[in-house]
Amino acid sequence: MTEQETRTAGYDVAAVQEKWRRVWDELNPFQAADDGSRERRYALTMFPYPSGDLHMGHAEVMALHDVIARYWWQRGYDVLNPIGWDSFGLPAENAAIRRDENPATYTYANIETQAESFRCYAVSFDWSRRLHTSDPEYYRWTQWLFLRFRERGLAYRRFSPVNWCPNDQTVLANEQVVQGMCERCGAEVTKRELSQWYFKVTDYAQRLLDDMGALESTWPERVLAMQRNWIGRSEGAHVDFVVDASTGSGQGTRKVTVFTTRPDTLFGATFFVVAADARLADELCAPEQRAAFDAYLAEVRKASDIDRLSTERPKTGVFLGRYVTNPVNGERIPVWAADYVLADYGTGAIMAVPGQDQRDWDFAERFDLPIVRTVRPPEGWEGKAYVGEGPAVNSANDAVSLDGLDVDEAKRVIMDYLERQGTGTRAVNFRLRDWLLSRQRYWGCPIPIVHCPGCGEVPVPDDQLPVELPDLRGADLKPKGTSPLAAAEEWVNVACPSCGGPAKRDSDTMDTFVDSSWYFLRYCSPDYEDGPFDEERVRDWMPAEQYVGGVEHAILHLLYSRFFTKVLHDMGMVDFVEPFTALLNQGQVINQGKGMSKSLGNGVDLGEMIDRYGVDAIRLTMVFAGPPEDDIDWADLSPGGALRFLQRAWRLSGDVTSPPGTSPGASEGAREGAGDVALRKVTHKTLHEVEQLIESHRFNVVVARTMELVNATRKAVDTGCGPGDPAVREAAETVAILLSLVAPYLAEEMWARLGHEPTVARVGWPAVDPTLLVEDSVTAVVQVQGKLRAKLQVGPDVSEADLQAAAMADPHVQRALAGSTVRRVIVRAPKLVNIVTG
RNA sequence: GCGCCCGUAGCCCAAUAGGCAGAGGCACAGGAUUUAGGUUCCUGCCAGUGUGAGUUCGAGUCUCACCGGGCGCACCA
Repeated sequence: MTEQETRTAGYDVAAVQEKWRRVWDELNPFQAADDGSRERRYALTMFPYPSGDLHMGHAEVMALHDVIARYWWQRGYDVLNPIGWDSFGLPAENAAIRRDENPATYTYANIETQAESFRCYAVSFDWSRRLHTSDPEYYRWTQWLFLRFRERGLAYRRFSPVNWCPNDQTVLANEQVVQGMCERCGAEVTKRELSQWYFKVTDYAQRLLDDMGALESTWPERVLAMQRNWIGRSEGAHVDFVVDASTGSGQGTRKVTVFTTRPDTLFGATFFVVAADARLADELCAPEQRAAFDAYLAEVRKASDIDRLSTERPKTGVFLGRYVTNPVNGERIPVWAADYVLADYGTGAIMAVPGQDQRDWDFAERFDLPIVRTVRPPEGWEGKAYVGEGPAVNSANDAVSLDGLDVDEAKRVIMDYLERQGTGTRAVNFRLRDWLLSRQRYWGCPIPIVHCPGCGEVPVPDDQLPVELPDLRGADLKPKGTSPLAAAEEWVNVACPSCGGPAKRDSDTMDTFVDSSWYFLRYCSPDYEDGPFDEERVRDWMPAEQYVGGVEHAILHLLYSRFFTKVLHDMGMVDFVEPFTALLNQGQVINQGKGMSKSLGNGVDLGEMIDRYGVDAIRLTMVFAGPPEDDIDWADLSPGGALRFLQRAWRLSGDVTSPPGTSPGASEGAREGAGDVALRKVTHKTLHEVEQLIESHRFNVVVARTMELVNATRKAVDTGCGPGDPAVREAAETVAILLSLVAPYLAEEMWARLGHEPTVARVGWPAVDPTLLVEDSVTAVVQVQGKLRAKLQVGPDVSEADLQAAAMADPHVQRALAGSTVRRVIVRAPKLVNIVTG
């Protein structure tokens, strides 16, 4: 092959990948030293779920994440970049039922496939720390944490209505119900009454909210907004209403409490509504209304959440035959049950103020209930309920008057009054509910509790952990509405750890989000046997400096992980309260404007793409596509173009004729002041800019700058200083280092052709020579009335006076100024002069 | 309904602290190289920044309204 042919043929992508993988396996360049010799940085990416092989989404997130991790390595940090698998979960279980095997078979086979793909994809993971949440060595500690949470009163069991997915045959957390549907399978979620385990995340609602302040500039605004929304803090009051004794059960007075954000409207509360499906409704129902109530409740139960969520639906309800007394005006107001009031928000009961709330207005209209306005609507108000600002009206009794006060004042006055009277208190309410963690499925972490007829709930002693899953397979795993574990007689029947008598294990497993709420801590000491993690190692590495992953976890995984971290902080196990200092949400990879899906037939196979273009070109395509947080449409991209660019870069490494070590940047053997200055300036400017671009996550621009450097070097070789100039070597070596962040195989190949030993990934970031960043001259723009009239070449440190003088003297400017008087001159040396005429 | 984000060439995207709208790429066209295709090299092509106002010496960038697109929440009292 002649040299000409070599140049045009390009490099053999597959052979290069094969070659360097072996070398890297040998060198193991990305294992964290973890010895304190260098500053530590923790680069974390959301660990994958092992379903099938990697797809385009993985390719994108890993390409982006790896730019950061590899950059940190080059900058000389000790980087922790671990990988593991979130390996419990339903898909493996469903596959096992179909294949008549244990879910572990499918799970661990997929993990091997994905691990192999990650290696091929050349992500700079530290493979020595690999973990799987379904390993007993891991879930032992998930169980241990559960028991510690329980000891602190943060894990408890409660019998109450829960979300039930009829398809997956298990309960779901609120966070897993999206628009009334199961987040996983899309089935309509129904309600069931079950005894289930919960984490008391509500105890941390305020702190989850408050600590977001520290994340303000480093987390995406929308994720913070979503979490705030989800936590849903509202300030208001609890107000007590006394149940009318004349119709009551006779013994003493009973109070019912409501939560309201508008205590100022209390004088307008003309009726009272209890959530139909709340126990309170049942308790308050008078005997003569029992039949009507039961019939109504049956109707409500039939309606799905989807129907209930529709605000268009006419209001329904039933009178309970009971009255309560409005604490401020002594009015007896009727108690209704309705489904527009939610059983699990606030107290499950509201004071209805139709004058100031549209829902209450609709209900009042429907059932002909009285309406009293307590805020005067503006002149010409045509609407119904008025929720805006205005003076209070109709709001006075013998002891207190709100009339004339604005909403905030009225709230303050009425609350002072209620608190004096002992009929109400200021209160904060959250939308956030406790996290339901039980699941009636097999392939999850067993709950380490034994139910004993004598002793009740008994925790499995720490030294008996883990409670391992029994080996069930195939039909034994079929969902039956109770956990498959309940039917595993040998497993479920145990001696009570407390009294030794016959008892049964808790047969539910934990939500897989429990597993993933602490995995990032385990990475710091994955083989630690005296606890979930080595606290010292965690102090060294955590919080994770950069977390990269999809926005789909904005309020699931991320909220739960924040909660876990705060609990561990309170337990004294970690010294920080937020686990992830910065968060980057990559966009989705779509195709032709739509998400890839089997039904649309627009899926793109990652393996095929890699076969065709190679790993480097795919990674480069992902990184170059656009800002990392934007969706990228595969149809808009050109992996072929990426490959062509890589070949251009590669050819540079073959063109360099100077020997290794002669780059002007190299400290030894380099001659001071050698090398084409123009090219050196491009090289150093590129390096300098790239540093800033990576810090601000503008990776697409990093690629663009690298392309410019390649173009400039090409020009220097062909028509400039020639291939032997030291500046050309410096430029080519810089290109290799820049590309080591994105295209590791090609970069390594270039590095070798430039006469160096592997690995380019760890050679270190070149020092930028500040003298090369200074321009000899800059272009100053001269505007007259904002219009461009002249361009001047001036020194970068030209004085304002000199620049102004030069501008005024320019013939083009003179012409533009002819006949007019200069009123003002704005000088922004060295870039601009703007002359304003009168 | 409430809240947030985004509109720059045919397409994807750049443009510190408001200061020459175009860095990079895709596509397309022409030329050179090539037996041809492909490759490679060179050249060209195209917008005045969704619309309208405002602030300013100066606005893609700041403010307001509207149009268009996307996302989140939504009977949460």
